[in-house]
Order: sequence, then C-alpha cells, then structure tokens
Amino acid sequence: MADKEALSDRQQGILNYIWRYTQERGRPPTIREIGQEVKISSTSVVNYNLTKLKEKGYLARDADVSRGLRLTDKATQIYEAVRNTVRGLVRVPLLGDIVASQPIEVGHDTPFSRYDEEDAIDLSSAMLPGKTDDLFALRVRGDSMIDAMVNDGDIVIMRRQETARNGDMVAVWLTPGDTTTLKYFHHEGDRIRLQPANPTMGPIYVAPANVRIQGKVMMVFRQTA
Amino acid sequence: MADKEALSDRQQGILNYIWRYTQERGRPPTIREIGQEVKISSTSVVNYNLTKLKEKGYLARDADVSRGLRLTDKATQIYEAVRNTVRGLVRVPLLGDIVASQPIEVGHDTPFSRYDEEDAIDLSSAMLPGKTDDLFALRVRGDSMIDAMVNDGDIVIMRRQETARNGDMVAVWLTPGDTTTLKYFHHEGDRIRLQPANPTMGPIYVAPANVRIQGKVMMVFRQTA
DNA sequence: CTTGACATCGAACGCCTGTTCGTGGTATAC
DNA sequence: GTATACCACGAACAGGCGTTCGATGTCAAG
Repeated sequence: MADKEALSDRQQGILNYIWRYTQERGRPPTIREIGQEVKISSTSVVNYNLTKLKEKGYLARDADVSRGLRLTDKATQIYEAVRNTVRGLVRVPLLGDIVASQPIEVGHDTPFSRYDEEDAIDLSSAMLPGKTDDLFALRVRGDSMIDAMVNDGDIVIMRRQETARNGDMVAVWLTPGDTTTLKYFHHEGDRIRLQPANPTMGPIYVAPANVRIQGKVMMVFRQTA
Repeated sequence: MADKEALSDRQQGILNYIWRYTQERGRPPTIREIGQEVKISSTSVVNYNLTKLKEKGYLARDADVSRGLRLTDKATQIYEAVRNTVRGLVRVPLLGDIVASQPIEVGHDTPFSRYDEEDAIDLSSAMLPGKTDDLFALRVRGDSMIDAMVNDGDIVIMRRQETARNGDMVAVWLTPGDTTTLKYFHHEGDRIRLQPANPTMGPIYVAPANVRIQGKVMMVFRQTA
C-alpha cells in the first residue's frame, strides 16, 4: 500500500489487458480499446493512467504513434514466468548426483528459490508431458547404472514421486543392498519385478517392503562433446 | 522458382522488415513505414504486396485496423530459428532413423527447407557447443546399439562430419559387415580402435579403409514417458 | 497487335487514434 | 475554510493510417 509503485485496480487492469491483447494479437491496443475494456469512457483518463504506469516503470510509450505502448522488462518479467510454462522452455534444476550407494536426497524447494540454483537445464516443454514444476535433474556418477543404459556423466530428468505404475522407469532405493538404481517397475502379485532397460539383462525380484521409489525417470540424456 | 509461394525480393524485404520491426518495437509497422523501408512511394503498392503475402500464407491481416499485421506461424518459424540460435533454443531436424544395417543417408537441405520438416527437436543451445546449423537428429531403431549405451527409441544428436579426432564418439559405417554403429574413435597407428561406451564391453579393431565416419555424436537422449 | 495477368504509382477519402484543454469530484494537510 | 495532490470526464483537434480508384508500364500468351 505504501509502495511507491503500487498499482490501482484500474492500472492493474490496464496492464493486464495490454499484456493479453499483445499476446493474442501481436500488437498493442489503442487507448480507446483499453478504455472500453476497463470501463473508462474518456480517452484522456486512459492516457492519464498510462502516464502513471510509465512513471511507475511498467510501460514505455512512443509519442504520437498509434499503439505506441510497450511493457517494460520489469513488467514483462512478471508475465513471462507464466508464459514460459505455457509454451517454451522449462528450467529444470540440476540438484546433484546419483550415487548408487545412497538414496537420492532432494529437499522441496519453493518455486522461487529453485531459480537461484546455478546449475539448471533448459528443456523445451514440448518434450515433457504434464506438469513441469516437480521435475529435477541428476547427474549419474560411476558406471553402476549400466543395466539402465545409463552411464557416468549422463543426466537424468526425474519427476518427484513415491509411487509408480507398471511400466514406469523409476529410480528405486533398495534397502537390502543400500543401492539406488534405475529400472522399469512392475508390480506382480506380492513382489516387484525390476526390469533393466538393457534387453540383454534379466530382471530382479524384490519384496515391496524393500523398495522405496524416489522418482520417475522422464528423460535421460548424454552429452558426448 | 516455380514455387507458388515464392517471394519476390520486395516481398521478402517486407516480411523481414515486419519481423524486425515487431521484434524491436513490440508492434507491427504501418503501411507507410513499410513503404519507406523498401523504397515504395505508394501505400497502395505496399498494400498490394501485403495482400500477396497474405495469399501466400505468410501474413495475417486485420482489416481497418492500424498496424493490423501479424506473421503467421509459418512465417514465424522461419525467423524463430534464427532468433533461437542467438539466445535460447536450437531447432534440430529429426531426419530419420538409424538402421544398423544401412549407412546414414542425409542430404544437405537448404536453410529454408529444413524448417518445413514436421519433426524437429528443440534444444537449449547452451547444451551444444559450437555451430548448431550442421546438427541433425536420428532416432535409433532396434537394439543393435547397446554397445554404445543406446537403445531402441533413443534420439541421437549428431554433427555432420567425415573425420574424427581421437576420443570422439562417432557414427561409423563398417564396410565389411555393412553395419552402422556408434563408438568412441581412436586412431592407433595403422588401425582404428572402436571403443564401446559400455565399459563392460571390449573394443574392436578395424582397418581405416573399412571405416566411413558419418558424423560425430553430440548428444544422446531418451524419453521414458 | 491484342489481351489479360501482374506490378507499380499517386492522390484523395475518411475513419482511427493520440493529444490537449477546461471542468469537477474527493481526499488529506494546514 | 483553503490549498494541493490525485483521479476522472467529455469534447475537440490534428495528424496517423488503411482503403480505394484511376492510370501506367511490362511481359508472355494468343
């Protein structure tokens, strides 16, 4: 409220409209179009509020030019976050390494703090079905994942979850041997079959109590150069 | 030349200008601004060419509206590729499958025709060092690449080249057996050592005359969901 | 040569659109 | 009360801007 750059409802509405209109039509609205949207009959009032928005740093204006409006970077950033989720890049945080002899330790981060991470991987969201905000990436260390066709240095994109459906490739923590592996998950009666991705290797069978699912593998990739 | 949707120099210039102007200013140009840019004194000529561009599917127009221009998706894709190279995504064309019993056949495409491809993969350019315009992607079919830790359905990002340095992972065409495989390349004296990525498997040795390098593997990735 | 499709020009018309100006209502401060 | 921001209104002006129309030039087909 005491914020020097706080926006009135009207100004907020105007800013939202400019953003939506520009997204949908590829050009900014006219003053009269804005007025119609936010129920202002007078163009001068719209102009007045646009000037305010400019003073507050949300808007850039080109004088004497039709549709001479542009959101500043400051304003754009507020909207961009949403836009990227809808269509574009997803930033997946690279949270650490998979070590075969330890469970995967990843804390829940707030949506904001995630982007403070130095290491992250940008993926096209088209590659990743479903929600993208519970994804994380891990780098594989050692060659203990060969049964999953994954090797040292590979990066695994995972979705945080503790249950799995048959056929999912999951990261599982096997309590008996204290090891983490990537396997295809199949619940068969009173036991769980873990099938390697490598078709030349056979499955292993474990009791449900000895399996803790860490996440579902969405993607694996490897950079060789 | 006989292409029904070929563009004259003027039309190409107009389209470029609309793209640049829109990028820089956040709004489309007016007819008169276009005319000034491409040296057309008459607004009607600009209008005439805009209509042509619309007919050819590059432009959408809103009648009786100032700056009522918009590039269609078709046109946008052409420019997006460039833009993404500068900052962000790279569109890598997915040209086909790797079949172990055939050499990789990929023709050189013009920069234009590449983007007509339906299948393409968007990658963050930060992942890929060096030039990105000679990259292509192939989908692996069958499980004949297990020695390279690559399996059916995986996608391989490659750089088109016919030579390799020691340590590069390359796609090689072995003439004796008429097979294509992915291996680490090592030139050792008068023979070539091809080392599988899978550390549990041993190398094979071949004479240089029997090896034809198809490209360098830049990245391998796998979607499991 | 004639025809017709295509490309270009200049000018005029008229709505579109930003700007300006005079006016007035509502608070808070003195 | 009065002063002073702040917010809002409507009208009028002027230049911005898309549209239309008649006229001209080119070039290949008939």
